[in-house]
Amino acid sequence: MNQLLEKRGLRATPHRVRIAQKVLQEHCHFTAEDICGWAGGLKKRLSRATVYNILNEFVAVGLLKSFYSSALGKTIYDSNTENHFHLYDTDKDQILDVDPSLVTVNTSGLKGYRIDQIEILMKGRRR
Amino acid sequence: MNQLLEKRGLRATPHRVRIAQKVLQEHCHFTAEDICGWAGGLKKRLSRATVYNILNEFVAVGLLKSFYSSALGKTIYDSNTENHFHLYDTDKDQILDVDPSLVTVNTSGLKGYRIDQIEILMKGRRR
DNA sequence: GAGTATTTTTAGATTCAATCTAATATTAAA
DNA sequence: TTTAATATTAGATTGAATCTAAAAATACTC
Repeated sequence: MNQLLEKRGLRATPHRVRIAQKVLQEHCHFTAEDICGWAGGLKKRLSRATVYNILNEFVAVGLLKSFYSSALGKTIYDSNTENHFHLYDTDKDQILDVDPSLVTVNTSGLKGYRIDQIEILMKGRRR
Repeated sequence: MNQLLEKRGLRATPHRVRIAQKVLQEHCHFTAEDICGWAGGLKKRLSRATVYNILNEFVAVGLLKSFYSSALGKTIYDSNTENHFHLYDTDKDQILDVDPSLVTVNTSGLKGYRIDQIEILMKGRRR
């Protein structure tokens, strides 16, 4: 975990390591408040500013992605940094990752523009 | 304009008519603050609460759509209520409508889910 | 019409996520 | 050490959006 951080140019401070362990071990979606509210097994709670600082650093160096969820009204951090799309399960009120291989998008009709990025949010539910 | 509102069950009050004229005549993107800041040729300026009330009523009855733009950090109201996608022109810092016929999406790989809605935001620029 | 009920509009307060500030603490470098 | 650079912090601030409770406008009944 320390090398992971340092490889990206971030000093492996206790706070950063702690959050990284919580958040980078497996793919998950979470909010900044989730981390603020999480004691993390330490005596002192992380300050809100620290949480936002660290999460946004992680985003800047590519350890996290973030996006704003209209449904939830806040920024969601996503430890899946691979290219993928999102499916909001309206039944479970939960955001799921969708492998891009399951969805094909063809933008070749869009002449005159160079598309750099495509964000797709689907809404649906189990059938 | 009055019938348009009443057909949707909204009384054609002067404020609603005024905003409808500003906003529903042709396809456009705008924020609530755009409307608040707009005098509208009237003596008294619209209160912020009224603007939000009316815009959200318009959304509720299908006269407008709205979506949150992460790039701009606020809710965008869209008088194009047809199914369409969005292209954020990173050069011009502007959101453009994309006719859905220009983009094909195939979600048939997503087995086990019924997709009710697809939102696509592309980022790009003129080539 | 007058009187009453309902709907709209309002200014200002409030909320809430997120950022900023400026001081303190920690770590690194000389 | 001493000094310089980086992290962390509590609390203030911002800004979009909503809420509140009162005033204004409109519709409805007799």
